[in-house]
Amino acid sequence: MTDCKTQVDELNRSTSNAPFCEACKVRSLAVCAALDRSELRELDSLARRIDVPPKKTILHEGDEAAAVYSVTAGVVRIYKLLSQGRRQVLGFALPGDFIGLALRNRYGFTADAVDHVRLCRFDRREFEQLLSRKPRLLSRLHSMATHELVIAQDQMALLGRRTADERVAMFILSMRDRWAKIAGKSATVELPMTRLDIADHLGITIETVSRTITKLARQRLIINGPNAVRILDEQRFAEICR
Amino acid sequence: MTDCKTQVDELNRSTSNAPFCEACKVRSLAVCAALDRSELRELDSLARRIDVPPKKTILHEGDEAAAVYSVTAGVVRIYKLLSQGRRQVLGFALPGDFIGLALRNRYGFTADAVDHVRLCRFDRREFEQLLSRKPRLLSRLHSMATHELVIAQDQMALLGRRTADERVAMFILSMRDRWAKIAGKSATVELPMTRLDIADHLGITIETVSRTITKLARQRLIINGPNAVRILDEQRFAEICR
DNA sequence: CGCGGCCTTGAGAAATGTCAACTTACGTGG
DNA sequence: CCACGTAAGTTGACATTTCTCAAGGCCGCG
Repeated sequence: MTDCKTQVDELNRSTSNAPFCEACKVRSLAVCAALDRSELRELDSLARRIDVPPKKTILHEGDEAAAVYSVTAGVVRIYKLLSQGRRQVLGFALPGDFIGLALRNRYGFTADAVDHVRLCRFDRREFEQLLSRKPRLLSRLHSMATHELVIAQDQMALLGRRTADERVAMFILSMRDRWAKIAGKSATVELPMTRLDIADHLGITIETVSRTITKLARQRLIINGPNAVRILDEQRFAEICR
Repeated sequence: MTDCKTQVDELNRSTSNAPFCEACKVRSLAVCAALDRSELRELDSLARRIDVPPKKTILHEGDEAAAVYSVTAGVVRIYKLLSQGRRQVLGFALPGDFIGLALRNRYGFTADAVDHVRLCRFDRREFEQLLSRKPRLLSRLHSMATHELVIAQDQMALLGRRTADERVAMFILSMRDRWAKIAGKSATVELPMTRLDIADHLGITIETVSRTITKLARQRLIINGPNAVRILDEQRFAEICR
């Protein structure tokens, strides 16, 4: 089984010591893709690179929204807490993803690191000023927001009307496709988040996630490995998702 | 099924001499709020007023996205169809709402009229051209997209982690608040959509919606009327929603 | 080696779904 | 203006999926 996480780390190793966006390996995926060299330099001067260890909180629901972030390595879990310990994981931010698209004055969700995460942090005020001076950056941000909205709509359909089997299969497939854009296509899908994270994302329980994955494995659709699954039967797998 | 497109075009002709944007009652709520008088005139020249009778389709999932719309009167239901007759209602567009924020080349959802609907239709190409010339319009559209995203995230939490009682109560409250912005605050909440629409929006069945509303009425939290409910106990009602 | 976190599995419970009957509201045509 | 037909809404009885609670297994780490 190939280790996607390692791959991503390698991609970013160059970034860790190179302060400039120009060397960033996820640039073409991130907000930054909209900018030319001089603009990139400008954005660069606003960015602060941050390392976040596993499980550490990046930002907290209800706090004043002082910064926005672009993920350059690792996986971030984004969630809302409800009464009685209920939690909804809205999604997972992967390298290239932007955190802070759906912004008001206060954060509407909590974000914390699943594994070791590397971020570019932007002061919100500064970022918004840059935004007002760079229409192409605004346009890029808008198209990212639009994309997020499309994904959110798919997720609503999943949460509202899909069976547990469909939910789990669709989640695995969507993670496969997202990793493919970052690190290339692979039948092995890294799942660095816990079963509880997945459950809270899919609106089911940890036990149901576990049983469903076991069931998919018994049907020889996947192999269940540590922090990953391998898709064996593309075809039948895709059928579950329609 | 009849050819909706033809019918809509006919209706459009018959209402082409509708009043200018300046007289529009929902202008301050809609995209148009970002524009000054001369810009408004420009937008006006792109807009075609359209009347849509109840149940008629405005746009269809999978079709080429040729136009975007601003709702000026009535209620639009926006949904995705899944296999086996399952449906997820993503939301209801009220006067002032924009249809086509989450846009790719093809529509990602179907939209049709709940009651009698009036729209401003914009050719997508023309609208996008205007957008590239009017940064404030883009900025306004982006903030509307951001707002949609926040709402979508709340809806995910609702669909993923809320009980049927909470879902129904939250829906009624959200409709109350949305109508308040359009027509002023009132304890009576108009619900022009059917129980099936509500059920498919909340990820439950029509029977569960019905039972839950009956239950809320028995508890004297609401009065259940035709196409509306009246909220009797703000306090206890709000408590269910936290 | 043993501890703790995470995952899996099983058995019974609960919420919601399904199916079916019945009521109500409403518009049409006699 | 009434009678009828249809669509929408309500209610009840029973089915099913998923949840809850509980026990045990696996694995990395001190």
